[in-house]
Amino acid sequence: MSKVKTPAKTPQAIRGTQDIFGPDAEAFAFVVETFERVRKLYRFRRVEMPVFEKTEVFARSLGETTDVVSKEMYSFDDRGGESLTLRPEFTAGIARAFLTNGWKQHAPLKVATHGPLFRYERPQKGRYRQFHQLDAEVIGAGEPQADVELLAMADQLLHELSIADGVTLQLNTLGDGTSREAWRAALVEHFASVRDDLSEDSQERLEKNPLRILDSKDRRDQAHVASAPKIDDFLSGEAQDFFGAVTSGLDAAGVVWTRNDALVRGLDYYRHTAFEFVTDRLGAQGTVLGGGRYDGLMESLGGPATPAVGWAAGIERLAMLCEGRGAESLEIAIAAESNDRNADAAALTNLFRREGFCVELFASGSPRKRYDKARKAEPAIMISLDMRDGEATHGLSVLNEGYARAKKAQEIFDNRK
RNA sequence: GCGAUCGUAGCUCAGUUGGUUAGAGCGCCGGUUUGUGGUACCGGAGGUCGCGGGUUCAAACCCCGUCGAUCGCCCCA
Repeated sequence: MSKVKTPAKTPQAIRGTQDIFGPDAEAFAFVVETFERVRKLYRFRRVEMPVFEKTEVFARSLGETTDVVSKEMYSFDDRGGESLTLRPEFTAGIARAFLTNGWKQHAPLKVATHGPLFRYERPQKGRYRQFHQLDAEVIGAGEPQADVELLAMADQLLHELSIADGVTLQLNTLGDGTSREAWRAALVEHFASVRDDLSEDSQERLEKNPLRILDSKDRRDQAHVASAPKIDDFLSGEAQDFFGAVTSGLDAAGVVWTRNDALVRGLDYYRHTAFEFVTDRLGAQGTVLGGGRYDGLMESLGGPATPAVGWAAGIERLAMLCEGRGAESLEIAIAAESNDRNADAAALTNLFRREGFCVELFASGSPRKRYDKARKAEPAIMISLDMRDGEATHGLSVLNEGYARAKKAQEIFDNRK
């Protein structure tokens, strides 16, 4: 009919997802590649995990009342009516795999992975609904040396990313199960006695997650936080020894840290060591890597008591600190300044690539502008092929004096048939 | 989930107290210069002003809603 076709609207990307491209994508890849290299130095084995799990995997391990479980999970029923959830974190799924696959035979097991995670949150810079993390876990190791090795790896990663000087390691201990419960009870008592002075948020936290009051940013809470009972007064002898072994191990490894006795973890399964690498360069999303010991987690999934430590790091946040890193510079630009030389230029491009050079071919668009386009790509070496008065001409010029492989490139160019 | 700011070309942004056909720079495409040269000049394509309503003779501009981004809170890596 004469009815004008209704142009199909292009669907929008989902809120909180990102299409990463250009320098951001290069920085992202740089973070992942650096992690892969460092993780091998520490002999952490690579694992690949499903992106979704039965909902109970997360509900049981993270704690039903945590915000992550109660309002931030992407859960849905599959066609069989089973409740599944897009993973909001790595640890629970890895713990499940450890139990269901009998990985106990490999204990102590050091594993590393990375990939997308999903949380239904209000997006912000450095906070997305689909975001990406690096993850490292040591499962079946109850010794403080495991904590030290894991932290040393995190520290080395940040150094190799060249962002360590803007980031500080904050360290705390939550004690063993009984110390933690005693401390928690004392905190509840302390804050309940001044309940009406607390911020609304903290009054709510008093019910749901009293430890979290300690890192409240609200001024009204500060004084009461300062006078709150300290974990150190509730630590058992073993818990003290454990923390002491971790800190002296870090000192011996040359890992710089500061004690923050108000540092707690949001998830219920943590015990003993808790830590965060924090920067002030990312606004409210300052935690760049965080983790701790989760000795209670395996039991919550119905497995045997199994000690474990782990950390996760936000790739986007790390990548933002590595801005401009990771882009490979162009070694050779080849311009075909006449269409008659397109085939020669393509052959030459192939030749150099097979010799392991990073090459870009400029043989499209206006022949007169190809040279300029090639120059703008900022190659170390510029090669131009042209046709003058019926004669094939060619030229190679080294634009970057410091370029190490110039001689080899020249040889290949001179010896081409 | 709460509060605030913002949304104009591929990108960065102008656009007066509402007033003809919405602009610039960069980028892209083409042409001319130059002819071992990242030059200069000319031209071109590209916008339902995020989307939907409302007020008005008239809306990019004012009002409401909605979607999205950013910054805090919350949460967390």
